[in-house]
Amino acid sequence: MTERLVSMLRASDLRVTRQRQLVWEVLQQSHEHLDAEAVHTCAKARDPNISLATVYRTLATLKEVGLVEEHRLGEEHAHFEIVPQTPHYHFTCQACGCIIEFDAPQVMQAVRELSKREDLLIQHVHLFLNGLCSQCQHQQEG
Amino acid sequence: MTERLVSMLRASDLRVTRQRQLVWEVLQQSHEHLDAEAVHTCAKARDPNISLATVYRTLATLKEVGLVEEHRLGEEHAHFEIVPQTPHYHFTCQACGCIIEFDAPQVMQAVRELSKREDLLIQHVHLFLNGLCSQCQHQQEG
DNA sequence: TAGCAAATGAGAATCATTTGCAAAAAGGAG
DNA sequence: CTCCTTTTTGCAAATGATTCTCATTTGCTA
Repeated sequence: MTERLVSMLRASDLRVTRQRQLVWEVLQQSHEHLDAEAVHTCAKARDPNISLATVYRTLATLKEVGLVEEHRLGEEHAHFEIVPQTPHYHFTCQACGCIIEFDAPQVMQAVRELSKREDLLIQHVHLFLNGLCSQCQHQQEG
Repeated sequence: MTERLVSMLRASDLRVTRQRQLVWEVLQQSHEHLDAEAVHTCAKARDPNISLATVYRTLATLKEVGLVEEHRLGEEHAHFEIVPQTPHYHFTCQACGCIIEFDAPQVMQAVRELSKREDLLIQHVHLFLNGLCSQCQHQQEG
């Protein structure tokens, strides 16, 4: 599990620290999309001394190394997840905040066409939808 | 030009103020994607007293009323633009920061399929790509 | 035109994130 | 295993973006 982390860090001449492993494990064990604060909270359960600054630094590092993705799902703060095998996108319900992940091959196809047409090197593709989920649509009371 | 603003504000029982008109005109006259600071700067050229807080408030209002869209193009701060007739998406170059707008009908098609399959009410669709634009790819020097 | 609620300006406050710096820890060499 | 150099960390202060507070001003309706 942690091999992927170790090899990616080594490949970039970065040290394998307890904190980096911890953040990585937190992200692996949670299949949700955590924000930095939530990662910090989970990490503190196992290392009460880990600081929020380190969490931010680590998330940035993991992102640079290509292990983690950052999403701006609401408007507010960022959420993080381990880079998935198959790319996927996100829908967020504005009422209950639930997140639905989905894939749609047409999107990558469209991106490929654009990238060829405009000669762009595409590094990240973020598709983010919001609106109301099934449940929240059907319970319109206050 | 300003009719659209006036009717939308009236429809929501909001007042038509000098500041709201000014922000609206700034957005119309600039075909770029301005951030709040930039809108403020432009607006101050015509009303030196307009405050940044009012710009933020006005952008939020215009967004609620459906006249303006907010985008998180980089990671940092928000950019705003008048809701376009035809929906479109954004590519940002990580090197030079240029923004390319594009459309791709496949995206809306994919979104429609998802929304039907999962019974979602979709309100906003954000597709955001980043990477390197043609120019920046081909000038790899420091 | 008067009166009231909504909107503004200015600055303080808040939230998320970053940074500076001294102390702690990782990893290579001996 | 220990030493040394360099990277990381923790903490707290700094920053940047955005929001809020509140006294004052301004739209709009009667």
